[in-house]
Amino acid sequence: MAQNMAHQNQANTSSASEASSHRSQQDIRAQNQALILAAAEEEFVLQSYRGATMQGIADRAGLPKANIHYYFKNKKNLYKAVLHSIIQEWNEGLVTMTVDSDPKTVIEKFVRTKLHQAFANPNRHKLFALEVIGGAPHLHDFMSTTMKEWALDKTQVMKTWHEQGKISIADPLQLLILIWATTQRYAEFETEIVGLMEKNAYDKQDEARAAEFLVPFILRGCGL
Amino acid sequence: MAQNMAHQNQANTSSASEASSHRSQQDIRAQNQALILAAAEEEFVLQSYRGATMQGIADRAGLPKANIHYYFKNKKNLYKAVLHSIIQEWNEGLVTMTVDSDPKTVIEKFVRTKLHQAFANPNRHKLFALEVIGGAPHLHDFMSTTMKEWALDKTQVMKTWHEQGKISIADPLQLLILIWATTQRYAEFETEIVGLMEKNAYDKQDEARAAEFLVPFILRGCGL
DNA sequence: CTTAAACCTGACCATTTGGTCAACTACTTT
DNA sequence: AAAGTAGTTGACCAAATGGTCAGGTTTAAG
Repeated sequence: MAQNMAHQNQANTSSASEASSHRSQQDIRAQNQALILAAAEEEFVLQSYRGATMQGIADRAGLPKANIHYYFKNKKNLYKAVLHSIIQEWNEGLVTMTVDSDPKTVIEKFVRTKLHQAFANPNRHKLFALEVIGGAPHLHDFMSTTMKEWALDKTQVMKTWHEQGKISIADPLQLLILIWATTQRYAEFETEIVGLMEKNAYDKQDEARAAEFLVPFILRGCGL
Repeated sequence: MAQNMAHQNQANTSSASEASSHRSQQDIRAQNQALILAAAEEEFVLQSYRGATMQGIADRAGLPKANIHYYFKNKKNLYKAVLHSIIQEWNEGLVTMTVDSDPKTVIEKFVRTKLHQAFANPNRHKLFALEVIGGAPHLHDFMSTTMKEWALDKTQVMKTWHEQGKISIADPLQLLILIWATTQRYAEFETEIVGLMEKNAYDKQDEARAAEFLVPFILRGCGL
């Protein structure tokens, strides 16, 4: 594939690399790590952890295999790094939800945000799903701390909403599961859904079409 | 693990094996194949295709590795056999749905059936999901024929319902996706959901709890 | 009882693959 | 410009793993 022109990806993060023929070492690190992480993410999704090979990742990144090991001690390490970047994204863009929020507004926003993430980055969702399906051996920490706390907080809020008669959902965890399931599905089962739509890939309108269906459906389901 | 007492599984399919110390060859074939398929299913789910090893499957089945190869030519062959048995189950227990059916009844039945399958056989759903997420390389045939035809038929029916004003869903494929997503989710994301519920495994009531939430929610979403 | 067919399995092999390393080049610092 | 640090890479290795096979045992048929 693309051999050695692969370096000119990623916008430079740190010092501006002039148009001269050499790059600062900070740039080199940042760029190569990003390059490898992207390649690894794709390879891990396509082949799953054990199926992905360091050689395959190296080829995809346009770097020699030994160079991958220079930046990431070993395969597991690289895999964890990829997962870490996924979790990072997960933590961002989380809708704030308090007892005083308007349920309808918040839920709609939440669904749209999740849906947008799913369409914007299907691979990350696929990888996350692969992990969970396989028993989440590398995500136990995250799931039993960050995610659980987040879920507990949100279900607590929704429970209060229910007591205040603002929402007809008595079991908020189930609702959370449903929203995750319905939004992330478009990423995880991309292959199936695209196939059923008789296409080769999603087009620009598919996210909107999904939102158009999902948002009113879920609000109706919640009695809003 | 269980070494050589593993043979006494599966009810005998063909000729009644008497209580004598030897089994008929038909029994041997049927029993061992079932044993291997079950072991393989578990191993493939836990480790995914590439991660699963023939040795691991053999150990799980309590048979020497060479014996696995005696019954299944190779790994891919065994994997396909497992997938085949999954598809088989998929084809069974499909709710009939015609233009004259009552939408509310049919949809409720459909959701409950899918949900029950999910709780009854999570591993099969996980394996199916792993395949689809990985691009469904071994399921293209099934998905582009059987499944697509089934989906087309059902969406057609629902479209007619909509034209007759029986249902407020204009885009039936989206509904199908939602129902699959919400029901299968309990199987695929067992680890996550069980974790959020602060348990180690589902208990008997969890399926009912999910149904209690899902059925009314979806019917409400459909305007029924 | 003899022959044939099906089943069983330890030992073996070729390939794949994660990981190492020493020599080399390119930046950076003083 | 010299010395030090960071990045690069081909060649190599040990372990894991899918698959084979010859010789054995058990069940079935004649």
